[in-house]
Amino acid sequence: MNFRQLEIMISIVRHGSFTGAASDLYLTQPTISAQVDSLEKELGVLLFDRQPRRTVLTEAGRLFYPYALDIIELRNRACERLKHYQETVEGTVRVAASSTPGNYLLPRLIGPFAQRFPAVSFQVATSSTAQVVEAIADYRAEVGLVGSVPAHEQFGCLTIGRDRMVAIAPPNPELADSGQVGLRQLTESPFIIRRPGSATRAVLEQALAGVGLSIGDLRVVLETDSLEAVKNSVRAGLGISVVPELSLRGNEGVRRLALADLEITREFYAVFHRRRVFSPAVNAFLKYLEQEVALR
Amino acid sequence: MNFRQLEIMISIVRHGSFTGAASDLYLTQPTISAQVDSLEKELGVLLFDRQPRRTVLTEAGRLFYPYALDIIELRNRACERLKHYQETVEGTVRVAASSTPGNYLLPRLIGPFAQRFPAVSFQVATSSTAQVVEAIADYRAEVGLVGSVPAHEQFGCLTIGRDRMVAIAPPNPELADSGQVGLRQLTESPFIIRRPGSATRAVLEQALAGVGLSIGDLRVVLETDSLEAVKNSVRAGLGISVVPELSLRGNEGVRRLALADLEITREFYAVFHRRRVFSPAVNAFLKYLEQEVALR
DNA sequence: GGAAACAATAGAAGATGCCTATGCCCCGTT
DNA sequence: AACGGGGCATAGGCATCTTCTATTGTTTCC
Repeated sequence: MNFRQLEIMISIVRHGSFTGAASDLYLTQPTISAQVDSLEKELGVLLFDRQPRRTVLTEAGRLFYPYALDIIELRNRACERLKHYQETVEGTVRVAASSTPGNYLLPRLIGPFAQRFPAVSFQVATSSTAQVVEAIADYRAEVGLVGSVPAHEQFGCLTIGRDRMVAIAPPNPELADSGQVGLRQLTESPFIIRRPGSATRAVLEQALAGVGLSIGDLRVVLETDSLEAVKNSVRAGLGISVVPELSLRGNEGVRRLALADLEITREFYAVFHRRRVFSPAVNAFLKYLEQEVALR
Repeated sequence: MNFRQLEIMISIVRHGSFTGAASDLYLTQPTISAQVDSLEKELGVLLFDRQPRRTVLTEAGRLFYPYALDIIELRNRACERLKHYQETVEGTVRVAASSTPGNYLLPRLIGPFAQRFPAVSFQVATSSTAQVVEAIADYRAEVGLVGSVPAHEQFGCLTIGRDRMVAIAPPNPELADSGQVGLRQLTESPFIIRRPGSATRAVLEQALAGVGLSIGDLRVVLETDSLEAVKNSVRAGLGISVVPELSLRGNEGVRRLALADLEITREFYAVFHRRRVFSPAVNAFLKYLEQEVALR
């Protein structure tokens, strides 16, 4: 049994003759005969009663006919569904992001994209960089936003943003009143810091190591998960901190100071499975990132 | 797209690999690759994501997969339905019969058949011989029971019964008291007759013509559609009549008399479309008629 | 570095689909 | 009664498709 045979059967029923079906389907009458024969032989029943002057369904044919209609209908719907799928950019893009790019970078990226593709929605899961990479590897997300390039060759990678770390201090100039923060203030002022595991903290540690310092040299008064909590604590006068400039939209009620002896910049990357087959929505988003966001 | 490709797709999903599907379907792995390739090319989307160590559906594949399942399921059900159809003798046999065979012969025929094939039911339409033949020709009935052989070559024909016409008279021997009815009583006694169009009447007319008589020579006191009415009228003493012996099950409250100068016998026939394709139920009934009922 | 697992590719043999040409049958016409 | 036309079946040939074997390429695991 094949689809062509079912189409032939349907056309015969509609036209009432083999000859009519042949011209309808741009086939010859012997082809129709052969296909019907073959189908009847396979099914073990006669489907058509070849009377002179008219060809009608047998009882078995009447039994089989609705199945033929349904099967062809289903096939056509399946094709339509796939055609629609590849022609329309819609659906969900699952993004796994570490906290800084997820919270501060992604929202700005989604805006212009969403305007062009309003039918695409995003699901964002914020987690550590390692978990982001794992989510990409395990197909739990299509796009990952992280602050470091994953080592593995299987991942594609786009640089989608650059950020500088800045020092922030409480609004009253009790601490760090010079418009910049030097290494001295950094080690002597009360310091608020993210907890280990965050990329922000890792970057800071790395930069400190570059000038011969470590976290142990800081006067840490608060260690917290949340970057927002860091900023709020600084605003409340608890101490100073070093945060991604990206996370400071307005003045946030803190004084923003340059880091005098330390230039800490980092890049953010969109990572994705290099060989994975993506939906049109994901492809559109990656293309957007590559063509209109990516640096270099 | 063909059924084989859908089966291959389903098997790949179930086994998680091309190789697994190949051994499952008794094909080789290159065949699987080629078929998947061909299907993907036709649909214009990739259905499988060939990752090392695992082959999984793409989003498009997940969209298409339920259709594939449904189509295969539907095809299997269609085959099952036809297999069941041809293996089981059940359903309806539509019989068109003229009145005598329909009323008196058919019930005896159906009995033994129904015992063997309890799932077969009968729909009987009683009408004139001409209408019976028309019903067979127009596929409104599969089997016709008539008292004369239809001329056309397209009809098959089985002799399924033989009948003699007998005279009947009222129980009181006022009329026809001799145990037989001669031509004299036939023309002189009050006579009850079926209306024109019935085969019983046609046979009678033909027999009378054979001895140089016609209906006009009879003293007709009642002309009726119904053979039962004829018999009831005779029982009531209205007159005598000539009826098929077949229609007299018991004594019916009338005296059954031989026809002295007239031997009227006739045969009943089952007719059917010679080239029509019948259901197993009809085939079984025709076979039964041919092998266990038919004369000669 | 090598073996194992899995998919892709190449080339050949067989099956299938479709064609043209022709035959058969029934029916209506002359 | 012979003829012609409509409709399906049959026969033979060609192109395509399907499937095979053999091999290559890639990734992963030991």
